[in-house]
Amino acid sequence: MSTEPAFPSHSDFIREIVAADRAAGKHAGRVVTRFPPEPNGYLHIGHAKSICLNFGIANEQPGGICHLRMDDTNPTTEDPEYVEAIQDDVRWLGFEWHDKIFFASDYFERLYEYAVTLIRKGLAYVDSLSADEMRRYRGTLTEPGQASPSRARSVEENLDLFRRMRACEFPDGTHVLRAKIDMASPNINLRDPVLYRIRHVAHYRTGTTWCIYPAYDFAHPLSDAMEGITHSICTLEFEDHRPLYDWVVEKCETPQRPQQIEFARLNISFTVMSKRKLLDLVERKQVDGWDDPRLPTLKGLRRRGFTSEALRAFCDAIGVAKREAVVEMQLLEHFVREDLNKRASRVMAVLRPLRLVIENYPEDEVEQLDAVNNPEDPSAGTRQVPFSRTIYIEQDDFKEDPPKQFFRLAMGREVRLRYAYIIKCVGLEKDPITGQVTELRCTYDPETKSGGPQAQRKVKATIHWVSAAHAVDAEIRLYESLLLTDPGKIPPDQDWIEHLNPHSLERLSACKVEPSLVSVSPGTRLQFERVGYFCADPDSSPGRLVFNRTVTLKDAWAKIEKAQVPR
RNA sequence: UGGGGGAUCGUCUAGCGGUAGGACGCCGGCCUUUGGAGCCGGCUACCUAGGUUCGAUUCCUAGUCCCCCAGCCA
Repeated sequence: MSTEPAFPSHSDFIREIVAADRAAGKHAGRVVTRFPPEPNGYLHIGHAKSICLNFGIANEQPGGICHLRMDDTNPTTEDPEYVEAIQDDVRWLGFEWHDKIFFASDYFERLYEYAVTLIRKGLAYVDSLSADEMRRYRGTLTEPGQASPSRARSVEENLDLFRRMRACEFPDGTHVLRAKIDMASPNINLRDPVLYRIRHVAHYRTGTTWCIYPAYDFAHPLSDAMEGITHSICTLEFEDHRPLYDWVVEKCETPQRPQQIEFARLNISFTVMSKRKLLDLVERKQVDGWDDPRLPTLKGLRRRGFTSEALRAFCDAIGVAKREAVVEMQLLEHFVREDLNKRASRVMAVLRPLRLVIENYPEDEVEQLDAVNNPEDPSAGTRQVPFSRTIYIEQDDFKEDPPKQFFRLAMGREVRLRYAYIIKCVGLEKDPITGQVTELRCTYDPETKSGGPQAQRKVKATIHWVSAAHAVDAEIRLYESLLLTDPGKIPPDQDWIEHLNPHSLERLSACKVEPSLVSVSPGTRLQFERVGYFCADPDSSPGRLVFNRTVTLKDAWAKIEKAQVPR
């Protein structure tokens, strides 16, 4: 599906800069952006914001293009598994990089040459301080740093040492290449930042060709420049690095000078977005893997049933600015509901079944009733749903002692069975030990059949149901927020894992769904009427259906009920 | 206490000297064979104090608060 993403509904400060640059003829009027993930983890919804921004801007500009670049300069954490997953996710989101996929690791040779150039100009030197010593020499936020003894090395010596670093003559940590800028700079990033470090580790793409690897601050601006990136968009924490970014491209005299622009990263309430924390969850087995539907990873959201359209609409709605923000999860949920309301077929499913026998309905009769697939989309057609004497309804739809404003079934009360008849509750059976209601006895009014003479009779509620004899068993997984606390409010001295929501996953294994779902394929998104939106999970097999709840429907009764029982 | 950023409804976000708009949320109502969807109405905001100006959320000054930076991570 190649849905070309729609233009954003609003502009933002970055788009204004881009438009102004274009109008001024800067960069020869070209617009080239890039999305530069490091393949050391899976993409999450925070990345989606960046993807929508970078690809979005490129798509809006005539001739604009957005590169996909793997920022793979650190062999210790990167893996081709992630490269694959990243490409898959960007495509799924609906964006196309055409042939513009790049790898920072492809630039290693050229980056090395740039480093040599810097050394020749006396702007970089090999330092032999240990990491520990280097930290001490760096000074603090309020005190200037001190020059390393290596800072005085001659160009020739630096050239020789750097060549030997490349030749793998030295063990890890013995030398680094540093930019020679200003050890007294109030901006710590300018106190002779490390450009290259020694790592005797095989890189997933370059193998053992290299034992020295360029640092982000060196590789990134040059990669941008070499690719002809015009606008290098990144998050706020790199603001301090901008002078260094500019220094690198200036001193390396690249033919093209990209402009770095920073924006605030996305945060969402009650979930985590940092790679470290996501990895933590996966490794500590708090979740089922990177595609656990509780995770805000693109893989997780997809498995949960989110559509890429909903995600894009969300990214458009949250805007782009420089102020730190935490977006409420409800906004995300709003956009999935909005999208799924239009496209998801309605079906009936009972999550917590309660047996109901219609006493005056013939024992062996089965009727096929017409049901609308999607009231929002007439072209979705209708289907038939079997009805019989014994059905299951939702436990929540009956109350022995109905509170005020409870419109559903109770002793002596009537409700409509969706697409079927109006029934009246005339009796019930209980478990003698627990006192739990185990079965409802009802009567039905044959005149009230959907489309029948008394079909228009008003009752206070319509409930969903599934014929007991025809129902298909299913497991349904309900999800709630991953965290009980907003991540920003967790005291740093506490293990944030302690704040995980113990009810983030609830598995219901005795669910009953209508027979039309018997061979539903994984990934199918449905609305279970009156309950929520669900997505068939890949764990489903012909004999065992599994559904994930994407999001609940808005539930007016739940709100009333909550207000009635103030705790 | 160095440097870099940021402060507008509960939450995001617009506003670019002319008197605060949108979305989510929330609260009412209508409608409804999903207490869904839809429709209608309402709610709440310019960090503070001075100044400039006929007029300041926008400009100036002084504060306050929040975030980021002392990886050979990105």
